[in-house]
Amino acid sequence: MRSSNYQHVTLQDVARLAGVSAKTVSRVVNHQGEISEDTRKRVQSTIDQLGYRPNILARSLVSQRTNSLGVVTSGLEYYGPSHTLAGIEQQSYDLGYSLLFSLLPKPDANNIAPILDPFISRRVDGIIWAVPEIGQNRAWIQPGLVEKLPPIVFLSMAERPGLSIVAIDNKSGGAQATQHLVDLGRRCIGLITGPMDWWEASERFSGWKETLQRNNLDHSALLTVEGDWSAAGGNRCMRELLDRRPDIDAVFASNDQMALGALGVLHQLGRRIPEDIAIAGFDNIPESACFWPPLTTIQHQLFDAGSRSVQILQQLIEGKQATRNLAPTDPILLSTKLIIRASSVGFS
Amino acid sequence: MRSSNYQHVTLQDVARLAGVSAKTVSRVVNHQGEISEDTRKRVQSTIDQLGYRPNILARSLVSQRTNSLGVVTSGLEYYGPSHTLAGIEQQSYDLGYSLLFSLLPKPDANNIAPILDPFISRRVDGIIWAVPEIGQNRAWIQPGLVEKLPPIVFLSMAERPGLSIVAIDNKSGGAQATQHLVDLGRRCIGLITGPMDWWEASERFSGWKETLQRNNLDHSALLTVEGDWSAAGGNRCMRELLDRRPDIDAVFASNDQMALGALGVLHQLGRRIPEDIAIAGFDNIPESACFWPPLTTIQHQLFDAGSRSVQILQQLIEGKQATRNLAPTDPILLSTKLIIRASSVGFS
DNA sequence: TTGTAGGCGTTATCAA
DNA sequence: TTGATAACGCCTACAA
Repeated sequence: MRSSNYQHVTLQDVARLAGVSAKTVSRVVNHQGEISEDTRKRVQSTIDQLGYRPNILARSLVSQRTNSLGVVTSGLEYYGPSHTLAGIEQQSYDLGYSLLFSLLPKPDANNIAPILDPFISRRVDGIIWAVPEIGQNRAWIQPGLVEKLPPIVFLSMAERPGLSIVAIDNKSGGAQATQHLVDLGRRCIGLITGPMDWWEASERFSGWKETLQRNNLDHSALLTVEGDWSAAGGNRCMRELLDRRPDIDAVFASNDQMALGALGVLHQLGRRIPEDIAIAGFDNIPESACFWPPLTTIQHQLFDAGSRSVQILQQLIEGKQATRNLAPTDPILLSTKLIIRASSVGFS
Repeated sequence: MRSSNYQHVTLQDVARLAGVSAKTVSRVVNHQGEISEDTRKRVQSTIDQLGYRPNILARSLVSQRTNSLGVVTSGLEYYGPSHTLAGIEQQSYDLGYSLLFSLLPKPDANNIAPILDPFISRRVDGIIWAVPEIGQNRAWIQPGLVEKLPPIVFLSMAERPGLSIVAIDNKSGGAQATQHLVDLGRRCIGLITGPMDWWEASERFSGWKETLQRNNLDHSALLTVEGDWSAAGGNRCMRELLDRRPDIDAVFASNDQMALGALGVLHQLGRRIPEDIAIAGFDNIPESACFWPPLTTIQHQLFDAGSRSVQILQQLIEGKQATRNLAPTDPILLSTKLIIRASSVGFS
């Protein structure tokens, strides 16, 4: 039977063994003050010998700084959230922050007390709200409340005065995809949208609609079907569209998964892609390049959204430190990019 | 210009305002000791009024418990890690643990000091090592070292004495998929494997190989091509297999993404699936049901792996608390399940 | 160059 | 039923 004798070594332990005061050890650890090379070496070696690690809790108690950030997110199994998180983590690491997480099982949670309290109790220096905006799940943001919280940055939501926001320009992404289909000569362009109570879905919808309006093309409600982001949903929506408008000659799906589902239906029915129907997606998930046919889609900067949000949060934290005064930064909208593949232009 | 006057309220603040001692407030907060209903109410109301939140750092300093776990993981953008994490988070939440993260940019990191030190400095109660086993990235586990760490549980790695391990039974999953293809009468069954320095890939490979041996079928090296888990890699591997063995009549791909890539090649070459070639994958990602044709695959219990690991970690933590003595638990192997779809049996 | 006293916010112990 | 005191591990301010 193995046994663990995992014990924490304290500053005192080191001091005792090295025959100096605790403060001297502290100086060595933090590289501060003038210390004779002799004692410095002696202390350092007993630190190594004992495997001493400073207790950050105790340090934070004094410094009033934890160097930790709280991240609220949801649906990590999806492409968007996980890639955004990767950016958050990377930037946090570079800036020396540890991350504390709260993963919401349901992104529409509106009772935020149980979410934020653990962060506040753990005295995070700042908070990143990376939950997609859905329905009324921003209703908790009341005037006066945010000021009572640690510095906080919001991701993927509509512009709102007084808040620091980082988001993808979903609307212009939707417009890019749609305009591409228009440019190819398509005249009846359907939309498989995400759930319309998602801000991201409604923005992509707006991009589609406004582009068709601008081009004097049909954009009636008949051409829009609401999916649930899943491939299975895309499957269902594609059938529905074909049912409603047999003359449809292109479809913009609001994410690549739903586009995949649409492709499946078309194969099953023997339609040619893109000769009969052109397809475009959104996200540029790695698999989309290997769909059959490879999928035209919209790439966006999820990783950057994550890292930018940390940078901004740091500014807020530092600013607060300096002046006890903290003004939200201007909203940041990250641009998108059209990736053209065979599902819209065929093989050449 | 909005300004934040975010300040922390302390036990003392509450005590002063309520006209009691700090200890009394502490008693109210922790529901401990006998307190007159009268003062309890008075204290509680000033707590609410001031919005007091206990400082967990200070609490942990005396209790020697942080109720937090450190999670080391990698590749959250992939299906496996993100779903495992979901299970970890859920179970942690249920048991009252907060989560501290370390996301490795490269899963083959072998210098663990910079990874573990922040956890130890933050005094996590336990650690979950959820990085897949790759090459020598377990080399840091030296006898005697683990005993000097907080309680720790490892995910997805080979059995090793003295360690607490939770893993998916990848080998029997690979065997299930392969046997299914054999049962369908296939005689030349290729394998698109993941990178062979991944433990998970080599286990699935073993499942494939042993099944073919048992059935007296060809399992020569010619039938194995090494991919990189990606759809693009699956694409390349499928071409290679067709090149080497034109008579191939089935392929087991070690994950669904590579299976997707394989499907793309077959479509491009006009092969019929499954009449000419049957395909099976591994993971059962949601999209796989919407591949064309829908993909036969292996489902595994990633979420459960995550939640089990937290349960076990808790046992270790409690056990340690009780006896200062901590014995690793028996390894846990989670079973897999065959999901049969059209890519192997066609549409009936 | 080094050490001492005091305090960060909380809880345990012991007394009142 | 309540409160004073001492600790948890560290850092700042001030002395020596």
